[in-house]
Amino acid sequence: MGVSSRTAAAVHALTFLAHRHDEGLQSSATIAESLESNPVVVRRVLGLLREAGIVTATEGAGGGWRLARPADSITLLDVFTSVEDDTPVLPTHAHPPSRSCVIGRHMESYLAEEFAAAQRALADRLATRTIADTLREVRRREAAS
Amino acid sequence: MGVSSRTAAAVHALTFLAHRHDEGLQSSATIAESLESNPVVVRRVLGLLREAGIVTATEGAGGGWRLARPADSITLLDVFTSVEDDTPVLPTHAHPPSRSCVIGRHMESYLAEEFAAAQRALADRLATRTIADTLREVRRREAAS
DNA sequence: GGTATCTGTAATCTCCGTAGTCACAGTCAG
DNA sequence: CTGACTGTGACTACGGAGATTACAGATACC
Repeated sequence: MGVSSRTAAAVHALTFLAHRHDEGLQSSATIAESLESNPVVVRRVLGLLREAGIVTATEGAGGGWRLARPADSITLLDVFTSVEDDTPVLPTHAHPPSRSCVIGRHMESYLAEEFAAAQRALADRLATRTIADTLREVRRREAAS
Repeated sequence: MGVSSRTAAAVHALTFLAHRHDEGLQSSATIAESLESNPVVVRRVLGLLREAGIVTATEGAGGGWRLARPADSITLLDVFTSVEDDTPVLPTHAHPPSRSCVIGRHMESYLAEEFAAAQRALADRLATRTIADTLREVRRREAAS
């Protein structure tokens, strides 16, 4: 239907990894603590980021997760496209309209195109922010409080 | 969670009303036929558009719906904001993160701002298209087929 | 005035995606 | 060998959306 909160969890986890980058591998349990969530849920989200080449996982004792690329090369759009399925943000008809009506014959494809264009505008904005920006802003807010 | 398909149904219904504008009032049953949906569902969506001053309803026998404003003054953004609730298109955390972590303390508000900015970009694009545009494009596609 | 045709709306149902949880196999350090 | 991780499948709980039923209120028309 719409967008899940996986993007938010993924950005959070990646920023956490960037924050602790010098302290070595971070386990899904540690990350889950910051998210107040479940290690399994975290591993599933991070698994999607691993498939996208954004993080790497190390199995076994002492294992965990780390960024696979510099934080300033990971945009919020990268994260979004990695963890969300490719169903449009703005859904068209719940089920196809009548083919025996002029409007019904063309509305679905027209809307799909317009909604896709709107989503591209959203994506362009997400692409202007990186995990490095996010970490910087989080630290700035902490210092200002 | 995300966006419903009400926007698609509403744009469809409004374009239908613009298309049949010279033929007088259209009943929810007629519109539901084009949408292959239910008259009650249609009335609920049109009810939101009525509250927004986009359509007017006439009760009683021979009653029905018509546009309250010229089709070229109704943008897709008008429709979107009328029928969708005001929960963000891009949701933040499913439930608040840990306050005992630097990331957790600031991520939620930061993401809310960034996601809102992205949604404004999407909204700006929707505001560039009207119901009149939509009807014109539907008719063009019909003529071209 | 009676009746048929509409809107308006509450109540209920089903369906489906998401987050959360449990269980357990695989991997690896010490 | 043991303990600490990841990787996944299976299951449950919950909530929102769309569909449906039911019925009250309004109005045109005979």
